[in-house]
Amino acid sequence: MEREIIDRCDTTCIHEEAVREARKQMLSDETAGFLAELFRTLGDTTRVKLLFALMQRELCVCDVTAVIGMSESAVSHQLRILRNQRLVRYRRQGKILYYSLADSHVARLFEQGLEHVTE
Amino acid sequence: MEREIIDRCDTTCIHEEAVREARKQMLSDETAGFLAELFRTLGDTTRVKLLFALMQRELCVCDVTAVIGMSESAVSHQLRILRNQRLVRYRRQGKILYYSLADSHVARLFEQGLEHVTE
DNA sequence: TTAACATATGAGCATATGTTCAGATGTTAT
DNA sequence: ATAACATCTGAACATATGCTCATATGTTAA
Repeated sequence: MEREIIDRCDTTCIHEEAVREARKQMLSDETAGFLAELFRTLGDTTRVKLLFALMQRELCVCDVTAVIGMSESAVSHQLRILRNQRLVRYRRQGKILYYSLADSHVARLFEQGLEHVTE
Repeated sequence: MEREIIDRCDTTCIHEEAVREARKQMLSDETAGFLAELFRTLGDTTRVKLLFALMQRELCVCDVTAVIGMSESAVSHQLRILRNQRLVRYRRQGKILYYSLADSHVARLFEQGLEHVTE
């Protein structure tokens, strides 16, 4: 087990204790993957704008295309991605779908992100 | 100006008022871009693990390769990306570089992200 | 049921991204 | 100065991603 750690390091393992600790506390592949997937979803200018618009009010797809100035198809594709990540939800009223944020996490993530970016 | 908004919508603009408001409050292209870039940087399993390891303690590059089980070259490339985004910093001690988190934003972003992912 | 509208979806294409490989750079010890 | 080590970097390649275009789906009104 410790050998395994050392074997992985092809040169010299400088701080075995730190490495052992870090490995013990490390996120599972699955969790790290989900987290990365979430951030990757937020990592696109179109989706950032889209989410930001929805942060203030609900909008139908047509509205969104007007707000962010993209084709309806592009917006629809992006909305699907956001839906899959459970970042947005929608309600239907007739043939119109109204999208809104699914929870408050996005707002908090944006806050933190903006703090980092603008400092 | 209002015409511009309406022109962009090739079908029917359903909620002109909402669209106008949303456009007024919208992030600038630049800010949205920076924000997206930040999240994109967090949107990779390797980098998530790397940052998570550094969240608890500083590590040298060799340690990191051992912790996350990737080649030294891959780790080095990723560290550069994180450096460029000012997410990590390093101090040199002899030939060894010790990396650590640049600020506390990552930790908060991870918190929020994990909450979303695990709920 | 048919036409019109709002939205969704699949395929295709161009670009972006992550890893590997080979070699470069910078630091310390000899 | 030279060798050894820790880390970095550029090029190359395979995969992932975002947009567009054409078409499909679902809803309402006629």
